[in-house]
Amino acid sequence: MSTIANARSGEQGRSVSVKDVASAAGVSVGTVSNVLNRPDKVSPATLAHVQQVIGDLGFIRNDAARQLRAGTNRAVGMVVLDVRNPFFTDVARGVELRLGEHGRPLILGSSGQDAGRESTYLDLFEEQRVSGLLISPVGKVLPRLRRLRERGTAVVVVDRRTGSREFSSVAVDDVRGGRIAATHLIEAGRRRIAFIGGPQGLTQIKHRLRGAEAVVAEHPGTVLRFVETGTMDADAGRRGAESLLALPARERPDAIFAANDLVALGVLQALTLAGVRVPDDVAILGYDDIDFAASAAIPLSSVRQPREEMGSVATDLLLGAMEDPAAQVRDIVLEPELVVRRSTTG
Amino acid sequence: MSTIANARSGEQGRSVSVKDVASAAGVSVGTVSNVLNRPDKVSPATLAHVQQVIGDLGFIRNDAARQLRAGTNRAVGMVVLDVRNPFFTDVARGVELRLGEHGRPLILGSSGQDAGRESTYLDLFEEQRVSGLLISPVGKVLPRLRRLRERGTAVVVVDRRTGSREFSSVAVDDVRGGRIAATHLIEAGRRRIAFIGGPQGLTQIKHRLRGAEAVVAEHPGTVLRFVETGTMDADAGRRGAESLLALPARERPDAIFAANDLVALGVLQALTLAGVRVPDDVAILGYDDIDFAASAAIPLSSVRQPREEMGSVATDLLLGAMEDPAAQVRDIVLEPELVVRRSTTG
DNA sequence: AAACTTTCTTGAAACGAATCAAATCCACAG
DNA sequence: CTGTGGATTTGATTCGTTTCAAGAAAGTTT
Repeated sequence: MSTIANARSGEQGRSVSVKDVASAAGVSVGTVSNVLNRPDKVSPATLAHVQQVIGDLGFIRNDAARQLRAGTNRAVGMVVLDVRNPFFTDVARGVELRLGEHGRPLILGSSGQDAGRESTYLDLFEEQRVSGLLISPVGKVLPRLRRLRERGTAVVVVDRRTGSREFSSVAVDDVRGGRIAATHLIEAGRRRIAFIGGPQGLTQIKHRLRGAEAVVAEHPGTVLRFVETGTMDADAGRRGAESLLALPARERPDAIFAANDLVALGVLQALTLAGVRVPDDVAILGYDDIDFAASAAIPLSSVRQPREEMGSVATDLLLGAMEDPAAQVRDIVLEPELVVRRSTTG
Repeated sequence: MSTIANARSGEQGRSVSVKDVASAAGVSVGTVSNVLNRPDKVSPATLAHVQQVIGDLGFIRNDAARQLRAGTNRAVGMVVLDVRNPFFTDVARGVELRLGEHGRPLILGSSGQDAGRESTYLDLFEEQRVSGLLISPVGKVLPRLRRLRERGTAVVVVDRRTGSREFSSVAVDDVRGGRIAATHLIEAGRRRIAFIGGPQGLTQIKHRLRGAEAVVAEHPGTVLRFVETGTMDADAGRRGAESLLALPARERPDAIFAANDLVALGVLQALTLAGVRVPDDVAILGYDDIDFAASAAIPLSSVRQPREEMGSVATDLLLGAMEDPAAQVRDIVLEPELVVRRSTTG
């Protein structure tokens, strides 16, 4: 009877443990553990035999137990602002690839700009005792980040600066990006530039705008108008463009610098539907250079942020901090780069 | 001396455990556990007091230990084909929202169509003993799914059918989608339709094509041409469109049905750059109805797949199977829906 | 006030793998 | 044949929770 039960493979039996492997292989649990974690300490014969048994029994290490005893979760947590924006999935991809090289999984969460959801993810990561955390903060999370660090979790801030000098960070020079954008448009012969994006409260927006303003100030005869929007999606771009189309012809801009590519796509749509020619009548310049920018009906010029690189650099900082908690705090600033396509070159 | 050390908050001390909470609160560990897991079994006074202490000490439950003892990870794992395709992030979003209602976290992995990466994620999920798994399979994973199920992990297949009747699944009726697409184009007065997408090996492609072919067969005077591509991204669309542009004028299609919206965007770009008017000269119809379809320069008509709904329905099936492992296997087929925009209506 | 209930609280026993000091094995020199 | 040192292997102990039978306390009924 019991033989039959054991033979039935549909059974939902207790899963195989190191102990089972050990007795089946005729060795001690310590040896099985060594086979798993330091194969070089085990004689070749034993190693092969135990691995064989592990395969036969279909043993899979219980990570919860490993983690409890070892005191550390190999996983790294990441909270991004919005997984629906390709910018962030690209950064996350950079992170995941680099972590993969170190055999570490990534647990990705999206806050959707919501402080509550952000907090929920932080709870999760704390309970999971992740070994590292990458975050683009939304709410006031500094105290929590400090607590995480006290508990031994390395923390790196991505695509932002915390202001305090407590955590390493990786960001792109937005003032520079703003300068690059304005310079390009002016060199392409444009004089009346509109910047569409917002909210102005975001550091990124402020900086990009400041950079663009500085350049415009250096070029007499050029003007910059700021059209603030509440969000940074295609809809915002559409609305922003429509508000510009409503202006008297003489005041209309001949170039639009969008806060990001999503906004730029919205702008492109609104202009196209209104019969405005791009780039002939109005040039459009995006920001980020997500894949969709290159795939737009009129390929979008864009200020490229090195997205995957941000991810991999942030990961390197994190891995460094994980190895040596006393490692120096570093703020790495990457350079944006202009990618010229059809939308700005008549 | 030791007092000073304790007072130093920069210390990276061993973290607070239930035992610490218990002794600080003057109760037993059992009570602390009850406060955490069945607050209703604890007297209000004790409850309040213990919660206070938990807050003061900054206690955070160690999930690895919880999991080890309880034998179950609350998390659900999901492997999608490609996080960079908004279709999948939308499905994942539906999953995450529904899981959130049950206080369960989602661990999301992207296989990128690569059987190796898919397998790595399955390893991870097995080690983590996730309680449920949602997957759009790439490689030959049936044996592994069976094993996972034997171990007590519920499994639901998303956006595919396994063929075998072993696992519940959620998919959209692709033959129907193909019919809807062709019908719409023909009713809009188009006669020469091209279907761009591939590879043909994918069931989805086969079905959409079959549906479209059936409709064309029912309408004398209409023809369908299949342009196979290796991938399903914008680049494939671009190339497919270019190959059609190379045809002699009389053979050119007056409508293009793209296998998905990414492909459709690529088609739109190629046609726009070639000076072909959309929809006047050629209509374009996409599939999926991702947000970018609505945001294209010429808003794309598309066969909408209920993405978030797929996610939530799949999650419901999964939660059901988790509660009752013997629950009946169900294949749920959702209906696609036509969304008409500018790209198909002259 | 005794005899029951019902409500709370207790604390020892898991869960499964990693660790590490101690035991055993083995090859080889003396 | 003994002794030595390095290479392997052993197995009891530990990690932090949850669980649950049993005990204590408080309340109710007779």
